[in-house]
Amino acid sequence: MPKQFRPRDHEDRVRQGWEAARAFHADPDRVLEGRAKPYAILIPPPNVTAALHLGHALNNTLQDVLARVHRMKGYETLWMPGTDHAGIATQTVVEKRVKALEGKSRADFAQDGERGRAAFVERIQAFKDEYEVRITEQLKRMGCSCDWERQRFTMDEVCARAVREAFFQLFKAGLISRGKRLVNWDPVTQTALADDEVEMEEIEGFFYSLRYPLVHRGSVGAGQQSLAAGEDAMPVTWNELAVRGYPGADEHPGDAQAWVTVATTRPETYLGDTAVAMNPKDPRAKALRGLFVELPLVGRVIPVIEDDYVVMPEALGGDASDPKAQFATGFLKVTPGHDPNDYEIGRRHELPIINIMAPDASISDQHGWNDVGNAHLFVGKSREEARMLVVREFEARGWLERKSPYRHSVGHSYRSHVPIEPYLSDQWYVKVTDDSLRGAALRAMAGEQRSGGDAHPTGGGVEKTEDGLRFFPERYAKTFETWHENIRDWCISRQLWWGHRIPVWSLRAELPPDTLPFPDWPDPSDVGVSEFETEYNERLRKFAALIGCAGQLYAKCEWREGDYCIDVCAATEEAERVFTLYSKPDGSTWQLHAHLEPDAIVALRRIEEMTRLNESLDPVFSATRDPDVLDTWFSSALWPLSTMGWPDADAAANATGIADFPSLLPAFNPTNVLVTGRDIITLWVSRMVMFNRWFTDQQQNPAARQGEGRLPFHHVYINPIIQDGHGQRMSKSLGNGVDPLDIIESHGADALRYVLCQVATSTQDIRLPVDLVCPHTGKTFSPKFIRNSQGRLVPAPIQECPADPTKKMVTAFGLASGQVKPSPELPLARNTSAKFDIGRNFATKLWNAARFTLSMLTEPATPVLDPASPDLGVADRWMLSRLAAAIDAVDVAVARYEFSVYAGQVYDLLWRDFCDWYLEIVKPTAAHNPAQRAVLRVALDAMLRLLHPIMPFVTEVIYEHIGTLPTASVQGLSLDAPDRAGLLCRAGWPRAEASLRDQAIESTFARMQELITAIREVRAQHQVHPRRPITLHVSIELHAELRALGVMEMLRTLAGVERIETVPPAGQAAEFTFGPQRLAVSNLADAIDAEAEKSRLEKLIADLNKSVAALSGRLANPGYAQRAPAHLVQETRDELERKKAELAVAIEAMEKQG
RNA sequence: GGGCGGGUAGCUCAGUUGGCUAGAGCACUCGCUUUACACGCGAGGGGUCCAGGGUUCGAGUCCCUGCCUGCCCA
Repeated sequence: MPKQFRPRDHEDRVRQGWEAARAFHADPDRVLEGRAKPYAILIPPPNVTAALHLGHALNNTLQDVLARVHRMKGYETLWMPGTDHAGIATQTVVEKRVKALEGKSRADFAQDGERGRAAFVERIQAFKDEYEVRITEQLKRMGCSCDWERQRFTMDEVCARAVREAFFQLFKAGLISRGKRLVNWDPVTQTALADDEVEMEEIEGFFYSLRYPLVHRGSVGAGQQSLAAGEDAMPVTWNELAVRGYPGADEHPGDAQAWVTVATTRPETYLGDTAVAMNPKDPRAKALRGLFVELPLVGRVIPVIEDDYVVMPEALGGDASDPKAQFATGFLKVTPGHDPNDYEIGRRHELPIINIMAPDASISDQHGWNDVGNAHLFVGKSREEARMLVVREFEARGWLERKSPYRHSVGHSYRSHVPIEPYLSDQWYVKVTDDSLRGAALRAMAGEQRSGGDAHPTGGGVEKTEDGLRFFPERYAKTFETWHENIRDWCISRQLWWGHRIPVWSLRAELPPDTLPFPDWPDPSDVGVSEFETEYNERLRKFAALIGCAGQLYAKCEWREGDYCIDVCAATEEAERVFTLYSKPDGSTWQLHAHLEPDAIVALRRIEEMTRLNESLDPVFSATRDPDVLDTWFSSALWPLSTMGWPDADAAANATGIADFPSLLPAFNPTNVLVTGRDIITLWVSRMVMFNRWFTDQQQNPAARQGEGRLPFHHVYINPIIQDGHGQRMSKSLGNGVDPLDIIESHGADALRYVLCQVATSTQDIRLPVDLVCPHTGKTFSPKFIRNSQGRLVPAPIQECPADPTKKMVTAFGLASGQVKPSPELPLARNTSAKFDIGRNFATKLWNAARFTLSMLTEPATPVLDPASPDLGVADRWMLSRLAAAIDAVDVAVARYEFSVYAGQVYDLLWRDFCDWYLEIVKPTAAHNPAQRAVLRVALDAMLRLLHPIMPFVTEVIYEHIGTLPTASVQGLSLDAPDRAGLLCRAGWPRAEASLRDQAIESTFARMQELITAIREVRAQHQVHPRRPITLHVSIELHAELRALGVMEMLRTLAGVERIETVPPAGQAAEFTFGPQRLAVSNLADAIDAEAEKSRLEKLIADLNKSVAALSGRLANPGYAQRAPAHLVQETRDELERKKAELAVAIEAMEKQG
């Protein structure tokens, strides 16, 4: 073995060995044939948007540890790898890139219609290919034992089929539908976002109080819903209000026009106001009933309405405990088009909805606002500009009553970070509030992790609670539960190009007023629609069967806002081809051009009968496809199913050449555990649970209620979040991230992995102080920190070399903030963390320990060793016992997902027990003791196995050397040989029988450790040279005991005790106690250092005095002796006696010193 | 505003159902080129366990209040 372990010399070769042996390839058929138990993990697919960061390294290291442990335990282990297309994120990144490289924006591509879209998607595809390779490479370099042959991508053919089928089934079940609703609109990326893609941020804004003049409505406009232009509206005066009994009206000039004051943080939305609301209990309500206000400049006359939602001011009887009551004026401007609450009020009062903005959130009269009046000056302005202008105009007219600073939280896009605009648009929704989704997810939880107050009771014992979904650490179960209790319908359409396109083709036409599709139908009510739909689908069904797409087409029909709509969903690409049956070659008439069997043509005509009622309608199958794509999480939600070939594993097998695809789902779903971050509980975990259960409910049990199918995984382990040394999230903009590849380069993959496991405790997030590598010296140092504009602690942009202050460097923050650019004089300093040294040191320690152990194993060892053999000494028995204890502790830690405990156990076993004690003890004896060599042999072997899941590379390399030795075994310790290519990663997990544990030996050995430490302490106090042999003076009894235990050699080796005598020292000596025994060491040096001895004794006496006082104090407490458990009281008494004896010895020794 | 964490040595963290004088690594001090390892070995110093109150024979641990801090949700 080389003297030094250099990771880079081995890592590639080891990895190639694993791959050549297909060591990580899982065989589902072994599971189905009952030859092995399954263990499966699905990778949370990393986004193809960027390279992996340290958080990914942690997440994947922990998964790999689990996978490797279980593989060694004999489970058929599948770790399924893959990547996620990450719609909005990837598209945004590529848009920026294309803009920079080609100078073209997405709008430029959009001008070429579908072709431009395809060209743009091609560029994203290329980007994806590049990053997918990069991510895969990173995972491999970390040592991830994924089944690489099965790698998937959320948009590949296999996954796409799952998305199609899932959408189709939900669509058919009525759980996916289209609706015009207020969505969270991101005006920069110009797409809708789901609720959980919106981040609330506190901002410093203003509360503006605006006055709206009161009027009587004029003659124009009959119904309350229509809005009148302002010309003939008549002002309402304060006098009139006084007459109507308006409280306080007489405080205003009587013949002046009266007003009401509304308060808002967004004055510009007044352009879209369609009412002013007040609480019906407001004492002013009666006087204002039937009156209107006229919106300044716009001139729109809108009603004053009454709604319970409006908060009354505290002065007028509002709820004093509601903080809003202190700000409230009692009047609420209602803008249904741009505020979710106002939207609800609008629905209750059937108010018109006016959209005053373009998709980029600039004020626009082109998107549903057509009574601009004198408000032209705002058109074309951004939200922010318009806000300033509106305030200025109100102020100029005296309509601005007040402007006060106001801190409030505003939703921001998680992607573009601009404020979300509530925006009215057509979107697709999944009705996750349905009991078969939300309710089923809640019922899936393990019983004891659920809280009380059960609104979704478990039904019919479909699932036993002990099989339920379980969270580690368990506190996260609550996050999952409350999320589902408060869930709202899930908006799944995104106005993007990168993603799974919604498989719906639509026909839309305006019906002439008062016409009905079938004259004999009473009304275009729901009944009528559903009858139409049933008939339509019946005809569609026949047609689909005739063209070989049975069951793959389904239509939803509805009348909306006077439009006549048919949405047809195609479950497969084959079925999708029907939408190209027609062409319009001359631009006027649709023609059927495709070849169809006569029966199919007849069936097609039957469908057309129902869609050609109106001449403006195109033939049904020339309908236009929905332009939107699905939310990325929709395909992620299917990951447990899609990666295993659902819904058509044979097709997946054909497409990929992976013949055993059909066995995957039956063998590995549900998987064992999902390892992910806590922010993903809502975004992903929830949706996987809902979908996996919903889509497997029939396979689970034909009698199961809807949505009560299988879980996607039994356990969810939430890994901690890595933060920098100041508790801040690592991010590119703060320049405080550490690149895992840098650490692999500088410390090795094993070191990276070890440290990530070691810091993964279950209680806290991980603080990893970030250091810099000086590019001039290569040394690591802690940088100087400054606060950035947001008050975050970041490394100063420029740092000095600690060794030479004239040399400077640029930090990642300096680069990211654009303040400095690296140059030859100012090189970029890489981020690192001194924490990773722990892992590197540990790997080195293992390497050296193994090298040394192997050097002692050149002679054969006892082939089959009985641990009770008389050839074994105390230390040997002790080592075996410690090993067995560590195996148990590691097994428990792994089962509890306590990675830090696991790392700590193997650290102590190798470093403290094996290296510090055992190796030192056997150094002089192993050469002529074959039994001891057997212990060395199995201990090293077992430790390599225990360490392998955390540090796979270094252990695999060492194992190659162990493999050349003749085998040795110890009874009670199972170390099964590798089942493939002699690889450690395929070797058996160590199993120790309880008989290997020996409590008596462990406590005896602990006593010897104490004795040795006591002697070493005296030596150190007296500055005795480490190699100077000394003499130990003990009682006859202790001497006999030491001899019986056979530890004389150990004392020589570890404490430098050359002679042991039973007579007191003749000359100068240092006395000390060992339990109740009085011992001394002599021959320390030519002369004893009296001062050193004195100060040692002083400290000892002080310590002992403290102990005696504490112990006797406890015993003096009357309650203690009476109430504490008897054995504890006895222990205290014994302890006190010991301490008193030691004290006496120390005092006597002190007196001798004079 | 609601929920969940955290506050223990200079730093990063352990501390199981309350029970020996509260532990580890790094950093620090002293000694050691001891034939595996200086990325090492041996020894040592360093802690009002955030504050206040309570329960208890006994509280870092349980309860209450407050302060600081992080995350999630509204």
